Amino acid sequence: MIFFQLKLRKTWERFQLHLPQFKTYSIKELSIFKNTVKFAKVELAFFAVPTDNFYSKKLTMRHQTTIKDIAKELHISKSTVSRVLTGNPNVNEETRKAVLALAQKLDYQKNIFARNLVTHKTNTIGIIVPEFMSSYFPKVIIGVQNIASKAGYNTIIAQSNENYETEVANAKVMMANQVEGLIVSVTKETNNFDHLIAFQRKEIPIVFFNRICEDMHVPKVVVDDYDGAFRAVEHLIVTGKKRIAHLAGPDNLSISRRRLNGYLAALRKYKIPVDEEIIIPYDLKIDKVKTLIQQLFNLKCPPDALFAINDPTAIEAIQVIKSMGIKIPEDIAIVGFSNDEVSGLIEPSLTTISQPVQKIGETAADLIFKLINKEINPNSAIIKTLTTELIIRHSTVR
Amino acid sequence: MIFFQLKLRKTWERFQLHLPQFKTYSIKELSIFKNTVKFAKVELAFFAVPTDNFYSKKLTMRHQTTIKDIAKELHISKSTVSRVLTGNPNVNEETRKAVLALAQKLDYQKNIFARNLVTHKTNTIGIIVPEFMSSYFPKVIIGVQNIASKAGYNTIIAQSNENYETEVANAKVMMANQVEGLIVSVTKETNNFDHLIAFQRKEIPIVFFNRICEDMHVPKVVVDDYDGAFRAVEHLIVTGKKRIAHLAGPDNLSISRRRLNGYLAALRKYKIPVDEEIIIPYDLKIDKVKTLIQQLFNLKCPPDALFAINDPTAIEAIQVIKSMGIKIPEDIAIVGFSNDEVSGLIEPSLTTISQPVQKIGETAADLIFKLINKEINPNSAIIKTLTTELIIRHSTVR
DNA sequence: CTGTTAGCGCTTTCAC
DNA sequence: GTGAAAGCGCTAACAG
Repeated sequence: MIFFQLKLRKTWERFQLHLPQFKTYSIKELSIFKNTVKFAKVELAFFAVPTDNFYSKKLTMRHQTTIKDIAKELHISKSTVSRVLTGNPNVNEETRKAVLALAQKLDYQKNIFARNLVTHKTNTIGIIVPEFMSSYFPKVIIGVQNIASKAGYNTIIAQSNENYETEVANAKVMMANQVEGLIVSVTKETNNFDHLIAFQRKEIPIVFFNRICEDMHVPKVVVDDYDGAFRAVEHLIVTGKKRIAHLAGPDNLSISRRRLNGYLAALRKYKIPVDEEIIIPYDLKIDKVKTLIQQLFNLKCPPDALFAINDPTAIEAIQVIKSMGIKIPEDIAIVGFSNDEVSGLIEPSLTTISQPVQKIGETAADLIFKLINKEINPNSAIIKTLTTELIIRHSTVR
Repeated sequence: MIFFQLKLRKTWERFQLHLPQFKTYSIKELSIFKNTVKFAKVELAFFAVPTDNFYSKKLTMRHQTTIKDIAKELHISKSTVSRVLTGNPNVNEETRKAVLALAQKLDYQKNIFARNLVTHKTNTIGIIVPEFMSSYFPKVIIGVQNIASKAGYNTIIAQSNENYETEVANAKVMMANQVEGLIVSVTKETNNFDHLIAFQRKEIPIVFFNRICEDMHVPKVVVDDYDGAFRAVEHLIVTGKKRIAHLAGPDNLSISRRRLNGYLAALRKYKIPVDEEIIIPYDLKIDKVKTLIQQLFNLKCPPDALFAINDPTAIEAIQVIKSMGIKIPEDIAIVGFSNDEVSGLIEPSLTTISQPVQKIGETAADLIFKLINKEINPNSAIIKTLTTELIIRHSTVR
C-alpha cells in the first residue's frame, strides 16, 4: 500500500493505492481516477512515490513549462507571451523583460512540434548520403552543418548504406519530418528517382552532390571529374606510361561517365589508341578488384598504368598488385581519385586527385538556402563545379 | 497585371492582381484576400502563375492530405479514420479497407508533429558522437540504426566535432526534438555534464558508450579496455620487448585510465619496472605526436616498444618513426588500439586491438529500448563490457 | 463499431 | 500594446 499525492490541474490531491511496483503507471492502470477525477487525462505524467508521512512529500513531476504557465504566472495572455518569444516588436518593454526572465527561470523550452504544426516551418534540412565509412561523406556533412547552423537550421542526417530501399525509406523520414530542403547523394543502385521527385512535386528544394541524378532539373554540386580524370591520366602519360587501364564505375552514375570521358580525352590528346580491353567495367564492390586486376595482368599485353575510379579501389589494387610481386610504379603506376585519408599512408603512397570535400557540403547547403529563400529558381539546374587538384605521390613516381 | 486562379478550401476562385514579381507571395502581401475571403489564413501555399487565358491554368498547390480529407470523402468521422491509421481493432473491416485505399490513393502522410503533440511520443532516439572522421563512430551509428529501425524508431544523429559547446547545443536539439532516449559518447573536452544530467532529470534514458561519464548513474557500453591494453602490452613483452612506452590519453576520459591500467598490469605481471618517463601524457591531438616521439628517442634510454592509446596515434607514430629512419619492429615495435580501417593497409601494418564496433552500437540501442520500455531500472548503472581481440601484424613481428 | 468532444502547445488574426 | 478566439492535424475518452 502506497500513499501519495498527485497534482491534478491546479491542486494537490491525496490518494491511497495499492501499487504492486515502484514504476511509472499509465492512467489506465490507475483505475482510481475514473472514480475520482473528471478528466482522467491528467496533464502531468507522474510517479508514485512512497512516503512515510502522508503529507510529507511532493511528487516528482515532469511538466514542460508552456507559454500558458508563463502567461498565468504573469497575469497576461498567451498571445503576449508568444509575441515576446517570437520576437514580435509590439510588446511593452517591461512585459517583454518579465516574460523573458520567467521563461529563463522556469527553463522554458519551446515545443517545436506545436510550432511546426501551426507555422508549417520546421527549420530543418535533411541530408542523405550512401555511406559514411570513408571520410568523404562525413566531411561533406560537416560542411553542410556549418552553413545550416549559421542559418539557424538543424540538419537531419541519414545514410542509406548503399541500399536503394533504405534510401527510399530515408526519403520518407525526411518527408515526414517536413524538411525544408534536401541534400542528396544517391546510392550506386539508385536508378529510380520517384522518391526524390516527390520532393520536387511538393516544391521542397533538392540539391544533389557527388552522385547526382542528371535527369532531375535541380541544382547540383560536383567536382570537375572530367578535368580531374584528364589530369590524372595526363600525369601518367607524361611520366612515360603508354598503356593505361581504367577501372570504370557503373554507367548509371554520371560521375563514372565523366571520369571515363576525362580518361578518354587525355588519351586522345596524346594520340594514345583507346583499347576497350583495358577499360574494365566495375560495380564499386571492393572485393571484385582482385579478380579484375588479375584479369588485366593475364592479357597478352598488360597495362603499365592504372587509373582507378576512386581511392578505395586504387588502394585495394595496390594491395593486390603488391601481393602478386609486381612493382609499383615501375611495372605499373596507379592513380586514384578523391585523396582519402589512407592514400598518403599506404606503401607506396597513392597519387590521386583531391577534392574540396567540406566546400562541397557548404556549397550544397548554400544552394539549399538560396532555394528555400527563393533567391534562385528551383527549376534552374545550376551545376556548381568545384575544382580538383592532382596530388603526386609514389604510386606513380619514385 | 497577372491573372490567376486560386483554390480556397474546396473551390477554384479567380483573381486578378498586379504582382510586381514572379515569386511566392505571403498572405500578407496579397491584401486582396482581406476583401474577398473570409478566412485570410488559406490552408494552401500558392504560386501566382501568369496565364494568357484567364481560365487556362490551374495553379500548383501543395496540400498534404489529412485525416479530415479522408473522413469527408468517405462520409465518416475523423476518429474512425484515426482508428484505422493507428491500428485500433475496433473498426469495421469494410471501413478499414476503404480508408486504407483512399489514404493510399491520396498519398496520405501522417503529420508526425500533430501526433507527437498529442501523444507525447516521438518514436525518435538520438545519438551524439564526438566525430565521424574515423570509421569507429559511423559503424556504431549503423549498429544503433539497425536496432532502432527494427523497433520502428528514427535516429537523430549529431556530431560535436570534439567541441564541448557543440555538444551542449546538440543536446539542446535532442531535447527540443523530444528524443525518447539518448546515446552519447562525449568529446575529449567534456568535463561538465549538466547538459546530459538535464535528460536524467526529465527521465529521458541515457546510455553512454566509449567515452563515458563515470559519475553519472546510467547504463554504459564499453569494451574491455583494460584487458585489451593488457594483452597488447603482454604481446610486446612476449615478443621480447623490455622497455615499453605508452602514449596515454587525457585523464578525464575513463577509457584512457583503463588502458593505462591494463598497460601497468601487464608490466607488473612480467616484473618489468614502471618508468614514468616513458608514460607520455597526450591530449589526442594528432599533430603533437611528432614532438612526443622525438622526445622519447632523445631519452638516454629510449624505448624498444610503444603502446599508443589509439590507432590514429599509432599510425602517426609509425610515419614519424619511419621518417626518422628507425626500423619497425626491430628497433621499436608499435601497438595501437581499435583496428581502424587504415591499420591493415599501412606499411608496416599495425598490430592493434580490435573492438566489435557495430555490436557496441547495437548493445547501446538495446539498452536504450530496455530503458524506454522500463524493462530495466534507469538508475541501475549497468556496464556492458564487450570483449576485444588482439590483431597481430607487422609493426610488432616481422 | 462509431461520432462527438476536448485538447496537445503554439501562432495569428481580429477587435479593442 | 493586448486579449479572445480560432485552428494547425491528430489522438483518445466517453457515450451511445
